[in-house]
Amino acid sequence: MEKEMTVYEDLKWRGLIKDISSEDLIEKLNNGNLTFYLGTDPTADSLHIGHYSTFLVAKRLQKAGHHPILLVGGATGLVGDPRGTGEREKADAKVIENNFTKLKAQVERLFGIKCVNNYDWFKNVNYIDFLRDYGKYINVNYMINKDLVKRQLEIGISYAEFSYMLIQGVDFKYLHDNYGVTLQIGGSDQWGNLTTGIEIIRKLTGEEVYAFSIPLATDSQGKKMGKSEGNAVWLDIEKTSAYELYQYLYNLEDSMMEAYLKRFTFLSKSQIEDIMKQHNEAPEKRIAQETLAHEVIRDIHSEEEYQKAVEISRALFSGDIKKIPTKLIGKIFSNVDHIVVNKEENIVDFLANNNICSSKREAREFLNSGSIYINGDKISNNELIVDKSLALENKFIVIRKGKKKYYLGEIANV
RNA sequence: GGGUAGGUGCCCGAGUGGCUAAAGGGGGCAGACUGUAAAUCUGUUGGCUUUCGCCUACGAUGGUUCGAAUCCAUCCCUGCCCA
Repeated sequence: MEKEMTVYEDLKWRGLIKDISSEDLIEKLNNGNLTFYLGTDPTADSLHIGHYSTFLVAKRLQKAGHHPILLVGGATGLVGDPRGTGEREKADAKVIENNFTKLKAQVERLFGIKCVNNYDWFKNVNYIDFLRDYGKYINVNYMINKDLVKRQLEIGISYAEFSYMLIQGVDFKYLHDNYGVTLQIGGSDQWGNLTTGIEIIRKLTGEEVYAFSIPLATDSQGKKMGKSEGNAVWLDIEKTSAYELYQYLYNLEDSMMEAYLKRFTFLSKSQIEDIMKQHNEAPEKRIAQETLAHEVIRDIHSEEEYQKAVEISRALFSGDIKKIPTKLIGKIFSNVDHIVVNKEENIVDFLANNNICSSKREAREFLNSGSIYINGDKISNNELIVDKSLALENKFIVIRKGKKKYYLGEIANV
């Protein structure tokens, strides 16, 4: 029997704690019953895989008897947080509102976490009152010395973005007063914002509240993870299908597997050690990737979606499209882009017109380099005519671009 | 307000009248190799065109010129310094 780890030890072991505001917090984490929050800005209508591990931390704490609240920054999203790489575009209020609605639904479904919007308490705040009640208590020198601000000072930062951390600090105060929140967690890039909240509460009420930051999930190069073929990997199945998510996870590099299993799954220490042992004996079997994909897809979507993704992957990578029963094709490719084939068209035009390639020039380039497949056969003939004669059982044309990108052409009944 | 340095393709950045669709790097995409991995190597990276060529593009708008990313004017934006 392995010795049971405390909540804190478990988080630490999983590599989910970077900075901690006070040693006192460790004891409180282990004892449970804290109300805490984490925040995200509604810059998109879904969370992506980069957010996922942070939200899982909330879930882990919830399992340990704490009470999570998600703050979606309807107000802060309108302002924009400094990234250290330049001023953000001004966000559209309508978009922000729509994003909020979708995020709320997603988080409630996925994590069962209560969701609040800081716009609700900021929309009626008077500017002068804001400066008197909060601005007075925070020194500019303190704000300037925050890492993100410091970095962006060199390239220019607007007053709005500079004020962001103050708004976020006030959020903490509001949630502290109204919901009894005493802990905020967030990505390590948010550390400056987390501590500002602590500072504001300490100055205004004399009470001590806490924060800890979670290291951002990265690949072995230290780059933020979460991009696949240039697109973010979303948690919304409409935006990233279970198959795509499976492929993303399945293709992650070996060297990060242990870290990812710790971070993205609820598997225990001994289970993970066991998987890694098997994995390292035969890395080409990708046992760790398979486990990761299974755990994550089951948690985000469902066991059925996971099974479906495996089935599709098997069919596609066993090579021969023609061997897949036609009646399965429609199902397997239900999540890829569909193309209606209702006329005869030259292959180059076909690829460009259906956005498979961004231009005819690119279409020719791909044909010449052998990256276009139709029904599993490599196409190198620029003159090929695409029409229903290519279709499997007069119904489907499966187009593949590159190694993994598929499109399904359906013959229209004319 | 004054002075000064800038704003170049997805990003960084070179380019000071024709040889510039614009060096170099990063990123992206594709190919080879492999385990559908990582690393590496190769190709490609504004659009149309098989080629010739044409169109669009160096903050914005005008202007000078046979010809402008490059010169001039006005405006917008940013850094730094002074007040």
